[in-house]
Amino acid sequence: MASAEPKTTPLASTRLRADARRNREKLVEVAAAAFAEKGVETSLEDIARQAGVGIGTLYRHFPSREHLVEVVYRRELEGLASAATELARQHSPDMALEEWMRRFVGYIATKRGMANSLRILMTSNSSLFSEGSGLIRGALESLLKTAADEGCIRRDIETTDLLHALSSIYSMPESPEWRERSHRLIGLLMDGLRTRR
Amino acid sequence: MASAEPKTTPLASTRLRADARRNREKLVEVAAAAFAEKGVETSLEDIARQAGVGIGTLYRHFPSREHLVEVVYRRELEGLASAATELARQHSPDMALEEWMRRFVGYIATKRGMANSLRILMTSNSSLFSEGSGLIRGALESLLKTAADEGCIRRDIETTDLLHALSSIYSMPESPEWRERSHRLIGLLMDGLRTRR
DNA sequence: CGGATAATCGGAGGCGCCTCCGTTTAAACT
DNA sequence: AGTTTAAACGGAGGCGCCTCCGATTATCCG
Repeated sequence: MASAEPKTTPLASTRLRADARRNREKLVEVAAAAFAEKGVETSLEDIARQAGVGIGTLYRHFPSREHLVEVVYRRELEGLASAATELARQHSPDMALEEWMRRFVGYIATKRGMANSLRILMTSNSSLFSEGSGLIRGALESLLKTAADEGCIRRDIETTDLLHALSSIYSMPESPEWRERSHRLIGLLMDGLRTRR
Repeated sequence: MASAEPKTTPLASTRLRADARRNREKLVEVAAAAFAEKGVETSLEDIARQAGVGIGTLYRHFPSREHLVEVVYRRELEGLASAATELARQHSPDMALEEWMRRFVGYIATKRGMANSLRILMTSNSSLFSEGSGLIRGALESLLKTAADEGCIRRDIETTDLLHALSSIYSMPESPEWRERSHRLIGLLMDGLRTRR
């Protein structure tokens, strides 16, 4: 059973041929843009065309629309998570936290009103941000910790609770003032978080 | 605003041309069979063909797949409801109740594993059987009342509770013994319901 | 019973989905 | 560099979705 692995395997996922990897990446990139602009129901053939590959190639890499959606979604989520460390480097801890929450909300906003594919994904795969060691949870936790260590914010805040408060935005009714509201919510949360002085 | 209704309107829905009505009915009939056999994702063009009408006709009557599914679903539900009075006429009250529950379970069984269309329908439109004066609730209630009046079963049972107990079958894991299990559940419920003597 | 007319039909057409398989090409080996 | 081979490509093809509009026909009215 222990078949000899090909030698020098830096990463299992690197076992793609160079052209295959290029195509895959291009597809994800194009798909991200297309989904953002036209929603997840947009034509996959269009995406393939824009990426300069055949439709067959798209389907080989992503056997179903949902697969592609998930990859795009996950990629954006990873971007959001890594933005945390970036922001922490450039801003004061509380500002970093606030800005990051803003982005989080912005991210969720683009996912609102998306059709089945995503709704299913977000509930079935919610581990990605609400559970255990999820990426998003981790990012938020580290921002909170830093800010607390510096004395900018209270120490008695559960990451999970804050995350829930933010997630509630997802179920806010669609409306023109949506953005405004969500920013107010963040302001409110920040006020509550900051240490009195 | 008060436009003159055309005279002699027995029922608003009878305002269809004769051929239109025939086609509509045939479509529903064929669709019911097709959905039962191949699931709700079956080809609508096939359904139209089997009903002997053009695809255009199908779409005129049912603007989307979901519409058609809903009509079929509702029709079956109505059949189930009316079966209650029928059974009550032919059997002793407790037997009628038991047999009806069996059918209810059988009905739900065919809806298991059906795709989105229906899942959405059942949650969004759950009024059809779990709420207020729903058809199904009504049917069950009348069966219960008759049986209780005749002294076959206890009197202190809430229709809603029994309905919930039955509905729980919907979330039972898929398995070969499914039918067996559900029948055992019904037996159990009936035993609990019957008056001791 | 025609004739008028508005409701209804039906299928062609354009598009997207997804599969299948002959062709191309990166990469491993000599 | 040349050969081999398995990975990857890509688009034709078959099917289903849904729309649109000219042809059909039930129904109304004189």
